[in-house]
Amino acid sequence: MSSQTRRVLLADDHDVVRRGVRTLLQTRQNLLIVGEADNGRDALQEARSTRPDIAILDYSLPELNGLDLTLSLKRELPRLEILIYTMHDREELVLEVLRAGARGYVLKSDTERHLLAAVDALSIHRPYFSGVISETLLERFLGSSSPGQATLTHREREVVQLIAEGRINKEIGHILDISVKTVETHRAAAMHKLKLRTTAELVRYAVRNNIIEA
Amino acid sequence: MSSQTRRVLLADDHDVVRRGVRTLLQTRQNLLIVGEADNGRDALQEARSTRPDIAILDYSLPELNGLDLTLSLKRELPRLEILIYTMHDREELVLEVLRAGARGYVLKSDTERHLLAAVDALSIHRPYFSGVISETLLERFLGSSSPGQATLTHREREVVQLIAEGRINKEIGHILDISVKTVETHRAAAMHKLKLRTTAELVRYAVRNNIIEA
DNA sequence: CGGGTTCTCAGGGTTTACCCGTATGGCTAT
DNA sequence: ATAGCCATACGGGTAAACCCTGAGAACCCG
Repeated sequence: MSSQTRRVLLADDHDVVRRGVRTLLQTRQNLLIVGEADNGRDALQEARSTRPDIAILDYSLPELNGLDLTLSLKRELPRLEILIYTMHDREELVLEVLRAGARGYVLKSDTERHLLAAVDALSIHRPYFSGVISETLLERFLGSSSPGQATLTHREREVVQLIAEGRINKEIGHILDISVKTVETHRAAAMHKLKLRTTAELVRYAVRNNIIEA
Repeated sequence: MSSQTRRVLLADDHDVVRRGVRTLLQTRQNLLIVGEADNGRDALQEARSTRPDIAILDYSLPELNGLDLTLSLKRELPRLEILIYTMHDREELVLEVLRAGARGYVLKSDTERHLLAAVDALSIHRPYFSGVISETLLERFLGSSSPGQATLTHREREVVQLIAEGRINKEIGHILDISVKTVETHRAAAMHKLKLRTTAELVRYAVRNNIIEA
């Protein structure tokens, strides 16, 4: 067993959950939390500066959700091991994040033991899935490849999420550091792909597809 | 300020959340956790045997949810102060638990400060609601007893629904046979009452409050 | 009857969204 | 390599939404 210290990044928008995970991980000498964030975008920044070995990510993160965050992290830091820690046990969610590059999936309703076990597994670059996640799921993931319906690009999904979270284009441009015009492009592209006409329909799409919660 | 020790019961089905709350409350000398439970039925049993002053309850508890648990607890232990600690900010949920006898409501997305402040408030038998819970809500609860959630007028609700369904103002005016200006008036009035800024937020409100489905 | 509320509409200015076109860099299939 | 596709990024002009103010008509209620 490698006793080398593992650097952990923790992203969850609930203060108390972060506190819980933090104190739990502190019971292990070989784990060090090097960064925390309460939203997806800050988490990405933290990852860039702290270079963690393992990232524990909530799925429902503001500004940049766990899925898109996983994609971004994997692109920039391919060696980073990502553990999704969420209350959602919907299968398509699991498949999505696995495809995005996550290697662990633990439910918040699981015992603390599972979270520690998952971190241990990722420490030695092994995947981990808590009991509720069926093993057949992994097989299905390795087998099938159908992504489903119209797929938005990374940028489009980001913009859609921010819109659905109640941001106006100007704010989105500021957050993403692009011009309002570019935001409009992505917004229009997404709506065209999804055959939507109004902002309201876009928000409902985002809710239905778990890009945000209602 | 009463510095008497308060006995706290903690019920949440997520181990890590309990850990977080536990360590948070441990920072206060006058708070003592006398019981924990990961489901509603155990929580009721714990309350019977430990006689806490304050109960911190998750809403989504297995076996006996936060609402029914609140009802049972209040019936058996009328002096017990109940704090609902949940991630759900749906308005009708708040009203339900308030009617059931809870005197505090804090969201997990709020800062830890809110949780401590709520416990402090309940310690001296004062109600507490975290910021996201609109102030109008309490007024509405204390004032009227209408179970219908909104102070929105008929017309405003109609307009909100049509907006959420994806109609633009011009279409709404045509459907309701009123001018676009009138539609704007109702829309603005509703958004002002609900303290919403964008169409997206309005749609999410409509979904949360079952005015439409996502 | 006076007072409150709701529903209706308008003017006029500001802001935002929408539609059209354009451009660059990266990837890929021939 | 080169032509093509596509994600990304902007600009200009027009339509729509937003903001603020005011105001008349219908209604209920004490």
